[in-house]
Amino acid sequence: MSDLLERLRGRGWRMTSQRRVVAQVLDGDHVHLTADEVHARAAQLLPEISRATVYNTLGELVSLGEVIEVATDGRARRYDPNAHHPHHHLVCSTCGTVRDVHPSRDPLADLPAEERFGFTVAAAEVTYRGLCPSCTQAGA
Amino acid sequence: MSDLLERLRGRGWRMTSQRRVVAQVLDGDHVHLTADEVHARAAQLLPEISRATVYNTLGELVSLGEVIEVATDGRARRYDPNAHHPHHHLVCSTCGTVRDVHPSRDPLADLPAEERFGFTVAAAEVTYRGLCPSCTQAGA
DNA sequence: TCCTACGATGGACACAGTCCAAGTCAAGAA
DNA sequence: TTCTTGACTTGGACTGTGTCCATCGTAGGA
Repeated sequence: MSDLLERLRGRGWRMTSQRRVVAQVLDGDHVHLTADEVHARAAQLLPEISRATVYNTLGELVSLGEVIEVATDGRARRYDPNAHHPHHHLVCSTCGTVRDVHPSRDPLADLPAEERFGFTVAAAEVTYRGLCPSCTQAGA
Repeated sequence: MSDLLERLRGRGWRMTSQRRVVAQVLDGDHVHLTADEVHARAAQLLPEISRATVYNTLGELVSLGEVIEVATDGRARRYDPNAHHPHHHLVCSTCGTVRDVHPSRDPLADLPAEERFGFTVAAAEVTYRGLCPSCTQAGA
């Protein structure tokens, strides 16, 4: 994730302790935190950090293409730092756990021209829904 | 849409003027209204209808499987009455317009077992993103 | 027609996110 | 090293979306 900090510095980002902490919290695979979760974890490292700063920083990371915003449920958006490896999401309908997954085919290729209604189609996001192992067991 | 009312009556729904109006508002293809939009349109037909009733009714229609809830942007959820014909969504990144689309392939088949992490996968939703014809033109 | 349980109401509340004026500080200049 | 300045942070107010609840109203069966 320090490469992220390097890239950001290279893009002229002013490096502040707040931004460092947010980047640090977003480190790792299968990380899909809400803004408030990011704020809570960041506050453990830097207690005075404000909610507004977390929102600002996440928004900037998204518009720089370093983090992906995921809307899995119409509640809080989640932030996925794994932006440089194309992938989709598998969501547990019960507990909301999210995993990154890699289908064998790009769904973009499967939308025929006559189903595009004149749109310039740029991307396809797939959300797979089901039950995670623990919720499957709990429900059985 | 009167088949909808019939089906609901058959399921023991008490038929009220409020529920009739909500069902009426949701009639048609390519309808993807937010709860507040449904409330606004319903209020034109039945001015006293309350927001709570619209939310309740939409929630019931969703849990009966008559309407699909769509989270395209992490803002307001949208309600899609076209629940009996499997389809996906094409969303304009600029104006938020939503169209129903039918890809030539089911993405569920393209998620290999080793990418399922023990989940019981039940469904796949695809959101295609791009620019609608008018926004493409406006941006050109 | 009467009853009553189910549904509607509206206001309070909770949560997610945005905005803004004022204060702070990173990093380049001297 | 200190100075300077504009970018960044802060906290609180505000908006939009959705939920909850006590109370009132009414659909539809007896």
